[in-house]
Parts: sequence; structure tokens; C-alpha cells
Amino acid sequence: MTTLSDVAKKASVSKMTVSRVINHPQQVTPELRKIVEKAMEQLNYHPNSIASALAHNRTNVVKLVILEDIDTTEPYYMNLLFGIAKGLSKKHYAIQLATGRDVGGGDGYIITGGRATDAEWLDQLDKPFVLFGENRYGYDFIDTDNKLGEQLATQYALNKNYQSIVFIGIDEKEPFEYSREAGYINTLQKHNMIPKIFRIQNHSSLAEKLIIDNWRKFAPNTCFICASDRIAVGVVRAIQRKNGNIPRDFGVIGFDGVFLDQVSNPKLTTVKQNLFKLGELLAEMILQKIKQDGAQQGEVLIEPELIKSESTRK
Amino acid sequence: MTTLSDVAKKASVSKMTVSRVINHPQQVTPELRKIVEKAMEQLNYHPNSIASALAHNRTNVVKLVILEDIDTTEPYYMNLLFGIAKGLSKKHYAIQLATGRDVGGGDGYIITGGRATDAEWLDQLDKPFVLFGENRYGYDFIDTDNKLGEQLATQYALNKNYQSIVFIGIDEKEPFEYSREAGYINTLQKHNMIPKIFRIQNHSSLAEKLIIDNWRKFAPNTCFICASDRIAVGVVRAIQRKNGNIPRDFGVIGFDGVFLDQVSNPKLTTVKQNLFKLGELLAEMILQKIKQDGAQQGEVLIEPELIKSESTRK
DNA sequence: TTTTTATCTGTTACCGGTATCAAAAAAAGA
DNA sequence: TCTTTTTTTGATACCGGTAACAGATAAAAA
Repeated sequence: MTTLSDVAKKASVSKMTVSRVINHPQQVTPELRKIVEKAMEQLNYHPNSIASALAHNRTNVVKLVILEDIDTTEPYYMNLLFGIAKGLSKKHYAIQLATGRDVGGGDGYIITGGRATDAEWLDQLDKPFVLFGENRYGYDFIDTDNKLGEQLATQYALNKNYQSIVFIGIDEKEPFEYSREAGYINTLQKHNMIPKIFRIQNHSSLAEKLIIDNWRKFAPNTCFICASDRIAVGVVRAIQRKNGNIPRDFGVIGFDGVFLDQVSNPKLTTVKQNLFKLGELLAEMILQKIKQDGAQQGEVLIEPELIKSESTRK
Repeated sequence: MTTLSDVAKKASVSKMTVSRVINHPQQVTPELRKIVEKAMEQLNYHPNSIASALAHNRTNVVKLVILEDIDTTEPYYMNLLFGIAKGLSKKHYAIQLATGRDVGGGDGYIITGGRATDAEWLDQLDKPFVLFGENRYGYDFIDTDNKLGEQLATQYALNKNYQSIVFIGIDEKEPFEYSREAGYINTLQKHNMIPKIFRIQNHSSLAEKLIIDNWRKFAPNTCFICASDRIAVGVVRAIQRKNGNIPRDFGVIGFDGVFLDQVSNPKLTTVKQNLFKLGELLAEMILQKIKQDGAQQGEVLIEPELIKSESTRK
């Protein structure tokens, strides 16, 4: 491994000058800078991030804190994680996972699955953190634009001439759910239609049961806007058990677009979250925040994409 | 943060003695050791792994290399990852993810999704690595005992008095698949029955099609042993479309036991891999190997568990 | 008792960077 | 031209550990 000193010797300057070329280039005369850069090039120098971390009293590790139960975690965490990992490694940071609330170590946290009740715990954290998922307490976060997602879904159902548009939501009093419902309600009202909302826990079997129990309420020509692909899968099964025709008489639109939509038959029309990108942005945000010593970063909403597939009319 | 020096001062010994108490306790007299340990306790001392890493020319990072396509990755990677993360963090190691073959950095690699064709690439790696997944080239690996898994499954199907036992495998010439088939074949032969094997790519829709296309070949009282839950899900759907009764006339047993088995209806009887534990062991193995400067670690097979659920007879 | 050997502890230098301050050089002002 | 101010570069100490060797102490052998 070539070190700073090697480069310094080759460029016949001091270590500090080389260090400056890397971290504060504007403090070095252009001529010297050129020479040093050439030396770095020739020696194929790559800074040792561990040494730098030690000098800065850093660990070069960001903790990913998952507050939900692992067993119920969606496969989509995988994609999120990949995005985070990629974003972090650009700056030579690595991940550690924490599943409980017993954090410690690491230079900052990315926290997912936080609920309203976690606010006091968040307040007592002593390291910078950012959240994955909307919140209304002013914590920095990144999330899919949930409202827009369901607007797209609802509008699409209308365009496909389904007469009745029903929303099957997740029974949780959390911002992401309110936003999804708002997107649905909003779009319906624009067309002077009356929202029809059901809510259940996020399990396919419960969705299946819900639809079957209420089957007589759903005339053909109905589209179900579901707050998750899990729910959508259950709805599809229920319709099939009742011998309803998908997509001719019944449409189903899911939300997430990770894995489940592909395993379903028919494949789901769904609102796809770009979780990889979300992860990358989360990584960039927490690194910024660490660098800026905890400065507020604000909120970022990422546009989702409506994937048109087999569970709605062509 | 309290440092080695703090502890040394408090115990009135040198830094080295404290360092020895931590890393080579047998080199220190019991009396001194006690004193130092007490000092560490009182000051709530935790070693700074970054400093240690620097002194050892290490990065304290293990790379997880996933050679499969991310989009097709199974949700079970999540569990594996959690296990790895936990195993690593015990020794203050963190993960970085690499998706391609462009590794570099990190003290060692955990490699998943490796195929026979990756052998030459593996041979030119310059850091220690361990594989997740069987291989027959002598590389260190950890995997579920695939053969045992399908033995359990097949035996269970026999116990439940299904007369015909069919295996639906994954169409890949890889050891894990051969082992699963071997477990099935083995058990059937023990009962003087003739194996009946189909193979397809690992997609639920292909499995569904396969079963439907061959429906007349499957008399009632058949149990399908599937090499993955994905396939099992497709088989279930096919049987349902043909109005076959599960589990009375047709049994289905999957493999993996992560997520999909729960989302299916009926819920799948499946061979559950303990991926969390696998991950932990992978982490421990690579850390050992790093410590031992690349010494051979051997092969480890973990017993899977048969989860008895709704897709087979009670 | 003296010498040899083994065991334990401390001193020193270093891992590869960075902040801080001092010195040198360049630019500006008198 | 000679100060004064500003900019650029370098020397030093330090981040928190560890290896390697040296010195001190205790045990064994002569």
C-alpha cells in the first residue's frame, strides 16, 4: 500500500501538503497541486480511511436501525439496504445493523420502521440520525411520495374506466398511511366521487378474508387500490375464489413493487417505490449530517412509478 | 471516551499491560489482571476498534459479495444479512456490500450466489473468503444441509400416506440442487419407490405452467416436493386452478421457509433454512480465517427444520 | 551462594492520517 | 525600499491502539 508519505516523498513536499491536496485543495497553489496529483496518480494512491477515521475520532460506520420486527420485515428492505450500502461505500463507510433500540457505536444512524411512539427515544439519541419514512415531528427523513403514488394509482384506475374505486388501507395511524389515503381521496374528489375505504392489518390472508366477507358490496367494474402488495395479493386471491374476472371485472393495484408483485398471478399493477435510490439518498443524507455536525437536512420525497401489469385492464 | 491510557493510569500500570489484559490475558499475572479489569469496569472502558484496526493494518470491514442479480434475489437474503451483521458486530466488524465482481477493500469476503463458473475468479482473489452455498472445489463454505432437508420432506410426505411423491427441482447444474434431489431420491429408494423428477427455472409462473401442462400425469394422492417456495407457490396455484384439493388429494412442500410460505394460501409446509444462524456462522468463519491469515476452515452444514403447515395433510 | 533461565512488565517506535501553530514566501501598504 | 499583512508550506504532536525489544524480577540450576 502506498501512503501519504510515499506520495510526499515522490512529490518532494511534506505529508501535510499532500493531505491538503486531498481534503482542502484550495489551500494549495495550483502548481504544487498538479505535481502532487501526478504523484498520487503514478503511485496509484488511495487514502487509508481507517487512519483518517482515527484522526477524526470517527468509526466510518453508520448503523442501520430497524425498529420493526425482523420476521415481519418486507423483502423490500433488501433493496433499501443495497442502496444504503452503495451510498455509504462511496465515502468508505460501512454498515452495521441494529435491530433493537440498543444502539451505540457508529457515527450516525439511519432509522427505519419508526412509529409515532418512538419520538422520545429519538430525542435522547446523541448521534445524528435520519429516518426512512415520513414523520410529522420535524425529523429529517426520506420517503417515497406516498400521496403522489396513490394519486397515480387512482387516476389510472379511473382512466381504465373502473366505475367504483375502493381503497384497502393498512390499519395504522401513521403518516405514510394517511398520505396514501390522502392521495386516493384527493383524486376521487376531483372527480366528484365518494371514497370508500377499508382498513386491515398488513397481511394477505386478512385482506382475502375482508374481501370475501364483504363480497356483495363489490359490484363488477370495481378497482381495488391497495396500500401494499401484500394486501393486493390477498385481494387477488379473494376475487379468484369468488370467480371474479381480473382484470375485466375487477382491477387490483398494489403498492411497493418489490418481489411480491412478480410472484402473484396475475402479476400486479403496482406503485413501485425506488428503494435503491431511497437508500442511496439516505446514505448521502446521513453522511452530510455527520460532516455538518448534525445540521438539519430537511425532508425528501421520491417519486414512485406506476408499473402497469396484468391485474388491471390493458 | 475513556482510552487505554486512562485505564492504565487508574490501574497504575503501562498501556501495554492493559492491552495485554484484553488481547493476551494469559501473559499477565492474575493479580495485575484483576486490578486492570476492575479499572476497565469502573471507567466503562470499550476498546477503540478503529485504533486497533489501524495498528493491524486492517479495515474492520468484511465485504458481502452477491454474485446473483439483485432483482432476482430472494427475500431470504435479508435474514442472512442480519445474521452476518450480528456475527460481525460482535467483533466490531462492519459490512460493505458489493454486487459485482469488482471487490477491493475490506479484510475478507463472504461470497454468495457463486456458480461453478466463478471458480477462476475466486482463485485470483487476494483476500480470504468463505462461500455461502455448497461447492465441490474445496472452498470453505457454509450451507443448509440440502440433502437432509429433502429427506425430511420426502419422509414426511410418505408418513402422511401420499402414494405418489414427485420432485419439482430447479433447473441448474449446481451442488445445492443435486443435494436436494439426492435427498429426495435417497428416501424414495429406501422405500423401493421410483423417483419422478421435473425441473424448471425458479419462477412460480413456470411451475404453475408445468403442473397444468402435465396435469393428467398427477393422480390424486400425490405430494409435490419442491426445491423452493417459489416453485411451491406456483404448484399450489396450479392445483387450485385445476380444482384439486389441498391437502387432501395433493400435498405441496416447499423449501426456504422465508416470507413466501407465509404469504401463500394455504400456508406452505416447507423446509425452513435457518438463515440467520447461517449468517452468523459465516461471519464467525470469515473472522477466524482473517485472524488465522487465510487458513482453511472447512465445510459446515446446518440442519434445516421441517415446518408443518396447511399444504400437507394433518 | 552464584549463575542461568524463565516470566512478567515497561519503553519505544510506529500504523497513516490530521489539526495546530510556526516559519517562509509573496503581496500590499507606507 | 522597508514594513506590515496575507498566503502558502512545513514541523510537530497526536488520534488510540500494538509489536518488538529491553529491563526487572522471580524461579531453577549449579
